[in-house]
Amino acid sequence: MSIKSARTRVAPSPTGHMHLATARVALYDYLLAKKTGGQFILRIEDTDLKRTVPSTEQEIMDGLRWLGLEYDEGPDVGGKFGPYRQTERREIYAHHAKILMDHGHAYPCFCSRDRLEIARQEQMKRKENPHYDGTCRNLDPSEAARRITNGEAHTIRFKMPQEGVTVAHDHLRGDITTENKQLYDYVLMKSDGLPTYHLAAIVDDHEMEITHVLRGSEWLGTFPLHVNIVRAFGWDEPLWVHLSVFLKPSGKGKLSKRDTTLAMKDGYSVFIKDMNELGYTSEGVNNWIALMGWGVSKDDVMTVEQMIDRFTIDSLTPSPAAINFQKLDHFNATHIRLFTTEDLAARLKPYFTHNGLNVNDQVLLKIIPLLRERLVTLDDCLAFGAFFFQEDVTPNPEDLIAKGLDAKQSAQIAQRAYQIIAELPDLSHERCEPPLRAYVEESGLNPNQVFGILRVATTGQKVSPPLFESMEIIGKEKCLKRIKNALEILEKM
RNA sequence: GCCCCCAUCGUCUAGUGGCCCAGGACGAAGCCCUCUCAAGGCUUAAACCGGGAUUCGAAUUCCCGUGGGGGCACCA
Repeated sequence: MSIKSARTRVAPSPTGHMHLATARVALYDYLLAKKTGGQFILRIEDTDLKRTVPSTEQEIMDGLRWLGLEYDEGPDVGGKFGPYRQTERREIYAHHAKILMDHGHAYPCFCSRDRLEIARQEQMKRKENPHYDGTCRNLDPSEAARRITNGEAHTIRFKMPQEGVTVAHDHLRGDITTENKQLYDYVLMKSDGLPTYHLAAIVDDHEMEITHVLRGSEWLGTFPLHVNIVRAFGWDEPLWVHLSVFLKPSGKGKLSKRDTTLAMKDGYSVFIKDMNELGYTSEGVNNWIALMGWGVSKDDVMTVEQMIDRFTIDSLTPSPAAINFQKLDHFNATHIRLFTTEDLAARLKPYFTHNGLNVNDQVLLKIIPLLRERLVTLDDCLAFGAFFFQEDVTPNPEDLIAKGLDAKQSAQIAQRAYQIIAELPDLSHERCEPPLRAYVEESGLNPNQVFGILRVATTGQKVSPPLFESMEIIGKEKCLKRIKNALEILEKM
């Protein structure tokens, strides 16, 4: 099947932290663009001056790059369809609003916010849908022009058809038919001279030659409006794809601020900026969000490159999806196991150094095979391997006592193990395991007791990577020192 | 209240009229492996929302319910 190249865009408004839903739209946009040899564009929809949080634009760009979704055009990379920030495109919107007015598809409205509010309340009292009542729709054009030249504050509204139906086509849902009387004359240009989403997005998508509009299903309500605006201009429509929303993990309701703080308490987040710090990889996150709203029948562990190969908008699903953090853990852990030793070492190093550990690169490379299949998140490396980079460990005295034994007996075991290890020419795991196992045999103890004491003594923790391999990397001298230290602790008990 | 959308295991999903007593993945349970923790292997439980209609035949088409979600701003 041959597909003509797609131009897609992700168009977030910089009003808050970049979250999962934005990332998913961006991913699908990116996949579609790359698959078809087209372009993926970042456009900043910053027309709401009151809600704009300046720092979030950078956060969005950083987030997309962290995910590996490099955009071909955007505010900081340019492109021939720029500018890519809507506040820098005012004349374009003003020009298009005028075209609409000249053709009778839009009109200036002088209604005050107060008047509108009162009208709305009366409508609600009468149990009617709160709609603009159309006061200015049929104003005499010359009077309207006079009031504008007088500098009277006004908005520009779209003249919606008042009868009949609008049929809008969504690629996943088919034709969506809406009675026009359900809609009303929406504001296109605000009194501050900036456009609303309805005008800005439609104009930009056309001007930027966007072929596929992927967006959240929260836009389904105004979808017929958008289609009417496109048709008023006489333009071709893009292919519309309304994605499902993300639901809370419980499946009850859409993800809210409250769920966000709840997630953080459990070590999870819905914000892209937090993912790295929490130890999640872009591979894990991409894989996770990709499959909420996109179904593959098998082999669901994929890199973005592999997704490009398999992605089609036809296989997107329209139903809402509850997010499931356990699945994020699974994908993250699976991708970690797929990384090469060198790659994983490079990714793990910052987590060690940011915790004040002095990382020896040779040692780091050696511990990777030991850590790899134990990590769910990258920062788990601290829990499993910090002791490799510490001079001393401080075991919990209680933990040094083996199950079923007392402190004295445990000390004897540690003492004997010390001797065995001290007599070895080196501490390779091949060399140290047999004599220690032989000792377990002849002593009548079970392996857990002996190796448990050694584990706690040499690593300082009850759970660690495999003991003999770990001891080899720690080194004979340091191991002996640590066992001696454990011995002293035991003797004092 | 009104409008729109959605509906397969707990969750994400495959399934486009017979290949389905419904497949995969996460999670759960059990067993194996085992120096801890993992990883890995094997196994088990677990779903077509309800009712009509079309058809020789429906998870798949249509209608009606029900449930869930979204929207109803000079916000996006």
